[in-house]
This record gives sequence, structure tokens and C-alpha cells, in this order.
Amino acid sequence: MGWQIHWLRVLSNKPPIDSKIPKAVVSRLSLYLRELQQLIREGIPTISSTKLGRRLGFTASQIRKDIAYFGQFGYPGIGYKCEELVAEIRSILGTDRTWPVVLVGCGNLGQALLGYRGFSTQGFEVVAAVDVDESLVGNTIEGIQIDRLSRLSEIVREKGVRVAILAVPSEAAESAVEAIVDAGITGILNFAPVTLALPKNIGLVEVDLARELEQLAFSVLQKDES
Amino acid sequence: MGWQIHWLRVLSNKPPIDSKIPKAVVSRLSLYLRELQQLIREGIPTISSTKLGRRLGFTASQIRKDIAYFGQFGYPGIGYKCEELVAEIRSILGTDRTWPVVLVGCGNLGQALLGYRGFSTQGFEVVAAVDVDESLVGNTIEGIQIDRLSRLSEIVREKGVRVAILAVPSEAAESAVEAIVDAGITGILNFAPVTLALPKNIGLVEVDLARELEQLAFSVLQKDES
DNA sequence: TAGATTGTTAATCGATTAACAATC
DNA sequence: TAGATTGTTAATCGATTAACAATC
Repeated sequence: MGWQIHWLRVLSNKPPIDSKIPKAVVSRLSLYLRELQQLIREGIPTISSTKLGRRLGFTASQIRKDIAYFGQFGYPGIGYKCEELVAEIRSILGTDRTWPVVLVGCGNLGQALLGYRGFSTQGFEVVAAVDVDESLVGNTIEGIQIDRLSRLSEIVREKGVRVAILAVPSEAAESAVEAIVDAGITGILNFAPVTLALPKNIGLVEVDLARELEQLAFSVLQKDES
Repeated sequence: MGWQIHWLRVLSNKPPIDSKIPKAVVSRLSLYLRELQQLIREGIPTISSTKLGRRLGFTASQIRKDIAYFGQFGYPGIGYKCEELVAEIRSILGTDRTWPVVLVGCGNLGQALLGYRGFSTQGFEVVAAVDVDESLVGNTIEGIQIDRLSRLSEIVREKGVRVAILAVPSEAAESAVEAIVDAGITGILNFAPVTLALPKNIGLVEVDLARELEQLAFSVLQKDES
């Protein structure tokens, strides 16, 4: 599949995405996207790196450099056209299409995430949910019927799922990951607070809510101190 | 309050926490904590920076340097005693005590977070919940009765809350933040996907689930490409 | 044209890694 | 003692910022 995409890029005249984009750059890109969408809602058609930087707390240099990793999208003397840059960033991140997502683990947190409608707005749609717990299987939550984990491969094939949200308890994470990998999924958003060992061709993003609160506690203490 | 803590540190013979600890260091500290707690569950009493690094995918140097920011906790020739280092890290992060937390915003996501029991294990306890929506006020969820936002100051005073979890829709974020700041809260875990302008003596940690999924989408695409 | 702003190169800054004496 | 491993200093690497010619 790699070569197809490569030639698509060449034919459509895009610069090849530099083999090594720092993670931090991609993470900020996502933030630019959010702010640009806000600007559009405010009816602002165009923004300079300086002004965008002021809104987000970054330097203008950094914003220009980040964006320039992916091509030339700005207009000297004018800035960036919000609509246009939004489209570019969405295309870079891959959120210009819809990603069908499977939820693995339908306990407390999993059900919570099913209820959360914030994903869909950015192109992600939970199309299936699975659990090992037979007492949950068959229940319908937010319009999604919970299936058994053992059916994951079929579901992935049927629905063209590439990404899983992992919301199982820590003890269950390892075996869930095995099932996920076997099913051919290539990206995991992991909410279980454990270190996952994954084949390196599988994308991983971790969200550990306890960890975030720890960071917050530290920053509060640090501010007290000074 | 700053000076009190300073002298406590001096009297208890701790090195002063270096004014500038990089955010990335604190974030890894939290990860070390998680892994050390896992090691303890596995019955492993002692670990070297090399082995801990192998488990987490970091270099041994980095782990030693990170830890050394805060003091000398290791034993040459032996490594780190897991129990001891856990206690040290918890004390550094401030999770050796209990943090009463108020949830601001009790819609979908807020209720989800109330149900999520993962916070309590690391020293955070949701002791109150507020919302502007009068139709929610009075309802009890997971043993917490929802109060009106206008009572926030009282609640904060009564319960000694210092930290808020912000889980309101984007449009409501600005006014909610105003109430939070007025109530004297000093740290916010923000789930609303908007840029918050905060006084700089207030700690902020952001979790944007859509953004995390965007990061994941990008990493999946990038892996396809190669 | 004058003013604004980009994309990019060079300079600076900070974070990670390597190396090693000190320690158990 | 020999082997293992720390804490720390110096060397390397990478990321951020500043500067500026090119552009609208």
C-alpha cells in the first residue's frame, strides 16, 4: 500500500512528507486546526502566523516552520486563509475522511466514551463495540450493540475498521491487544494505564487520566512554591 | 504560602526543587511511577535504570537524569528500591495526599468521568459536581449530588478543593473558567477543546480526545506510507 | 510603491545520550 | 575483591527562535 500513496503524492504534486516529522509538530498541527476552526466560526477569513501565535501562545516562527514541513500554504503579505489551511491540515492528519472505530472494552470508561459525541465532529465514528464479558454482549448503548471480543476480526473486516479505542482494565489489556493486533488493526488509542508492547507497524496514542491529574497536581504545587 | 514550603524543604534536608523542571521530565516521572507500581505488583523489589528503561523504551541515562533532578534515590551497584522510589515520586508529584476535586460540567462527558473510578486510585477524589443546567441540579450520579455552578465558591471553601475537572461544551468554557478562577481554584484539567486564557498562577493540563485521535490517524497514515 | 508577511537559512537554546569516577 | 550500577559532567543531537530575502 505504501507505494500507491507515494505515487499519489508525486502525481498530485505534493512534497513527499519528510520521513521524520517530529511528534511535537504533529501535535501542534492539531492545535492549529482547532484554532483555525474557531477562527472560521468567528468569521475571520485570514490569519498571520503572528496573530495565530498570540492566540495559542507560540512564536510566529514556530508556526511557520511547523506548517512549512508539509508545503507552502501561506500568502506573503497576507497570511494563511483559514478555510484553506483547515483543509490542508485535515488532509495531512487524515481527518478529511471518516474513520470507523471499534471500541474494545465496554465497562465504565468504555460506555462513557460511547456517550461522548466529541469524536464524530472530527471524522471518527464508533461503529462497533466489543467486550469479553458475556453479560454485556447483546446490550445496546448509544445505538451500538456490544459484540463479543472473539468476533473482532470479522467486525474489522466487515466495517473496514483500522483504529481501536482500548478501554479495558489494566489486567485485560495484554490479551485485548493480542486480539486487536490479530484482527489487523493498525492504530490503538489506549486508555488502559499500562505499557503496551506493540509491533512497530501499529500506531499508538496513550491517554492516562490519572497521569494527567498527576501532572496537574505537580504544577499546582510548583506554583505554590514560588 | 511559598516561603512555608521552601523552609519545610530546607529543614527536611531536601534539595530545593530546581526552578525549571522540564515538563517532559515530570511527564515521564509519572510513567516511572506507573511502571514501578506494576513492578511491585509483580513482586520485584529492586530495579536498575537499564531494566526500567528497557520496559518503558527509554535510555538508562535519561531515567537516571530525570530522577536525579529531585535528589539521590538510587543505590550504586543495586539500582532503585521500587517501594522507596514510588514513595519519593508520589511525594514529588503531590499524590502522597488526597486531592479533593470538583467536576464542572455534568453532561455526557462529565457523567462519564464521574463513573470512571480510575482517578481515586492515584489520590484524586471527586467530591462535588456542578452544572449551569437547572434540569441537572439535584440529580445524584455515582453518589455525587449535582449542585449549581453559582455555588462553586462555597463548595470550594467547604471542601478544600483546589483542582477542577472542566467538562463543559466549548461555548460554555469561558464563563465556566471565570467561575472557577473566582472560586479560588488553582488547577484545571480541561476537556473542552478550546484554548483557555488563564492567570499564570493557575495550573492547566489539557486533554482533547479528538486531538488524540487525530494524532493516531496521522501515525497510522505515516506507517502505511513506508 | 510601502507595508505586511511568508518560507527558509543560520544561530541559539535545551534536552538527550555517552562516558566515567565514585560507590556499594 | 570484582561486578554492577549510580549520579554527574561533557559531548551530541534536535528543536526553537531570529533574521532576512522573496513575495504579494
